[in-house]
Amino acid sequence: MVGKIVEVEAYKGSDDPASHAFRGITLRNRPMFGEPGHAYIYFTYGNHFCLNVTTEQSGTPGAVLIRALEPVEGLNSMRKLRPNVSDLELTSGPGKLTKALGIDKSLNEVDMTKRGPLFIIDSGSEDFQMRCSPRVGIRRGTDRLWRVYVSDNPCVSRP
DNA sequence: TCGAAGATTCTA
DNA sequence: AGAATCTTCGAA
Repeated sequence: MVGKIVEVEAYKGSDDPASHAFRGITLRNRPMFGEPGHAYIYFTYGNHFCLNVTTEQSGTPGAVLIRALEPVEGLNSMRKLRPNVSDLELTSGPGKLTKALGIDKSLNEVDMTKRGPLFIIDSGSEDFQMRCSPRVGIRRGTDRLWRVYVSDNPCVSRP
């Protein structure tokens, strides 16, 4: 299955009250302190997984939450995992895309810079416009415009 | 050891 | 608007 990333949010460490890493390293957020380019996957609200990619050098917490994808390939597999929704809504949210791609904690900490069960590649030059906004679903740190999404893409969450 | 909150989604 | 649903964290 393949999807184009169309919406992300940035999370940092001790200076970011919305981040899991705000209060230091714990069992759950340990991947955020590890090597860059690896997956940080956590379970929330008793229902959903969320997928992040670590960004900072080892020892410095930082990650990017993948909030939405545009389905590109393997649509049939995604439809099986998420029945009763339109194609546009298959991956239009952080919990939705993990379900549509079958992502769970077994993929935690995999290296997403190398080909493997889960990885990210550069699709080359694409023509699109980016926008920023406050992050979604948090109570603190809402003053930071660290949600970045592709303008006019119907697959971004909460239009 | 226990209680509260949560980087959400679906249904009424 | 509200429930579902369970893990994680921090305080007691």
